[in-house]
Amino acid sequence: MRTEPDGAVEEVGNVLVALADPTRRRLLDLLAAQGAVTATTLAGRLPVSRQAIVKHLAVLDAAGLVVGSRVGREVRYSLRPAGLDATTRWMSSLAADWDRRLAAIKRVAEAAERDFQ
Amino acid sequence: MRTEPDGAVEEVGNVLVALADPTRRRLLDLLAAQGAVTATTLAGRLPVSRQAIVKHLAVLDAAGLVVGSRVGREVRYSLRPAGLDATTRWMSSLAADWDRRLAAIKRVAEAAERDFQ
DNA sequence: ATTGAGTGCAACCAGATGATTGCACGTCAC
DNA sequence: GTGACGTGCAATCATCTGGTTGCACTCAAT
Repeated sequence: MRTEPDGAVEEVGNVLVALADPTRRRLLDLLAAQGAVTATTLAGRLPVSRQAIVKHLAVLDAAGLVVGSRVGREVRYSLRPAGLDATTRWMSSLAADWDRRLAAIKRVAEAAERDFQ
Repeated sequence: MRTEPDGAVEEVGNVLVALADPTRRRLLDLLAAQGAVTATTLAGRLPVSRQAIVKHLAVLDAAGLVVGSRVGREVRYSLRPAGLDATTRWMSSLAADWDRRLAAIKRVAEAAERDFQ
């Protein structure tokens, strides 16, 4: 059974990779707090170079978590809340699935114990 | 404001790192499907060596997503559904937070536009 | 027109990571 | 006890990744 559109698996993978790095999570926090900000500004708030920030933003962009829009000579980045949706849903259904299976296994185990006695 | 117990941030980080790798996700799928399975068995289902599987299982274990229990000479691994809880909650509240902030920004923008005209 | 700020590109580097192989150590079965 | 199977440990390897620096380019402002 497939409930997600094609490519959703890859999309989720990209988001998980993006969120796996602590610097990128801090970056997202900063963007959540400050709105539309430039890479140079962000570099001022974190102990890494602007270029490192730019690379991280590229990863976040590839994951659909962030967009940059040009304003004159600068590029302002902001969050794309919808980018989290598919992954949040994936994780929730994963948890539900595990619980379901664990319950099934428990039932089987209890049934086996009953037969055994 | 802190709503999670201490160490929750690190815990979430571990889970995200664990889930970021596609082979580890496949491993979790196999465990969900087959229940308590040995590393050697899992190596038979995936195109990687047993040692690679063992390392992946170690990462999943460190993230609290999996436990192994010794049965004679073999070690059977199974899912730990609770390992997902904190991270699922983290992600949901992150999404909620983003939506909240985006709504606030939108309100400010509309107010500014009103003042402008 | 020149200056300065912000961006984009490329090369480079060290350490992490995913994966392999080889071998030694328990443990079950015959 | 001997052999076979499963595990654990260690060394090794190629690649990925997070980070740096240097330089060229664009655009705004004086």
